[in-house]
Amino acid sequence: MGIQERKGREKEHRKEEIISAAQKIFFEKGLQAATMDEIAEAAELSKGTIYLYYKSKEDLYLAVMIRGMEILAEMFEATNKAGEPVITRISKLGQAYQQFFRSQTNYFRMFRFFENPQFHTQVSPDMNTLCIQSNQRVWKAVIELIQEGIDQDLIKSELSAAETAIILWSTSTSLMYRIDSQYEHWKATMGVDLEEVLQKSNRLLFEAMLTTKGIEQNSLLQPEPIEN
Amino acid sequence: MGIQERKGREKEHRKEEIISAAQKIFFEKGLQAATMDEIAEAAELSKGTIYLYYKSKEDLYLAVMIRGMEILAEMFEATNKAGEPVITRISKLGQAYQQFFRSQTNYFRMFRFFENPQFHTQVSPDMNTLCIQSNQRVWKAVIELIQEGIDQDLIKSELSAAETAIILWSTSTSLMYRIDSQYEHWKATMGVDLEEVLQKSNRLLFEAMLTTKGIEQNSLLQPEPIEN
DNA sequence: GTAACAAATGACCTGAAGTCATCAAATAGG
DNA sequence: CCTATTTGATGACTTCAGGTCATTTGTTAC
Repeated sequence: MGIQERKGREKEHRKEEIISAAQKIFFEKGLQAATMDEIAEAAELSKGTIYLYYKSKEDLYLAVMIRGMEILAEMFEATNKAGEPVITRISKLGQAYQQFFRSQTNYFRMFRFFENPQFHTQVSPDMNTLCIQSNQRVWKAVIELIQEGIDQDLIKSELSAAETAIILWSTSTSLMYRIDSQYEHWKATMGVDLEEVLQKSNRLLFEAMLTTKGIEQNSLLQPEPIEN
Repeated sequence: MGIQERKGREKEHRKEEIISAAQKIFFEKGLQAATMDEIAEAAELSKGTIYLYYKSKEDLYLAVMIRGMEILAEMFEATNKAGEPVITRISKLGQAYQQFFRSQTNYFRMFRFFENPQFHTQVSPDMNTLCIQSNQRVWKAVIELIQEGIDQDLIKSELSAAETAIILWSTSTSLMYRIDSQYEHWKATMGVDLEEVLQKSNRLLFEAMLTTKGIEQNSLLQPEPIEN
């Protein structure tokens, strides 16, 4: 029954079109200010049709966010495939995350909502599962790489790979959020350049987590520090 | 004119009563799910009266959040007044923040909204100013203490006091958010105990930031590590 | 005792999320 | 090819919550 398959494809295609329209509006206005009527208009569909494909505004928001997570996952997986030394790949992963933050800021901002427990109560279980899967794909790339580093005695083993990953991720992410929303405020009131803080914090944590061997290899492979 | 003063006091008192009612509802339901009608009922006032005292739901939310910030600021300032060695006070400040997180979780959760740029667009400039002031009181306590540490050669001076404070704060805060919202998830899917991660991350960062002299004093003053 | 002012009220307005009876199009069957 | 049935799309409508304002109630001043 080729018709069933075609219909399935068309349905997927329609869903993607709706996501694209929603993305445009959400990027422009954010979750709150965006309206389903606007999204429907951007998708050139009626509001009722949107609700045929997505259960709620929040579900649709997450569908857009998942796109962002997939992009990030692909960036991370790409750095892992490059066949370079572990220490270089770790460093490049960090750079990739920063690059994501800068080139895909709109997606990056959406991640914040996924971390808000209040938000999750408004989302369908199905969409939640999809998000978690997508999220795990990102974490998997990070944790596996760090595990390699531990196995090769480049990263200290006092913390597990997952623990190390969480600390690195959390620190970077929260500083990026801050850069995104408060850069000017910190510059003006405290004279602090949050961009520098991010670089310094990365270096500090990186060095605190590397073994002697790791530090050695790092300095060999990266005579020019990243931050300049 | 004693009447003017009494009226002023009564107005302030009324405002506090409204905040208390709002707090109850916001704590129970969160920003989104709480309604102004509920808050009005809890305050035993009509909805119109609430709007006489606060411009919007978001303003009222921030008014409650400021209470939380004042509590935290007082906790921080109290540790600074104790007349103990700097290194002890730094350690106690970290403990105070964790204690705030655990005993005032509802307030802690509200802080998240203050960091959301989307949220700020819905808030009156006046309330925003109040928040920033309150927020700065907290930062002031942290930064001044770290500056003392730098001056006494206990904390490395490669980072400024403000920079050090931001890194410590951001890392702790983001891990606490994660504990609050995803503790079970990490335990179940990765076998990671986020509580331990927080302790380990604090120790790691602390040690990365202390000078040799600082580490020495720390081990002298705190033979029993905090985390056990 | 009453005029002027301030505080409080709740019916009302507005806008947006979400629904559903109705309509249109595609498919299947004769 | 034409009709019956199922699937997809629609937008007027319902509901609900934030915010407003004409009116009422209470307080102060003279």
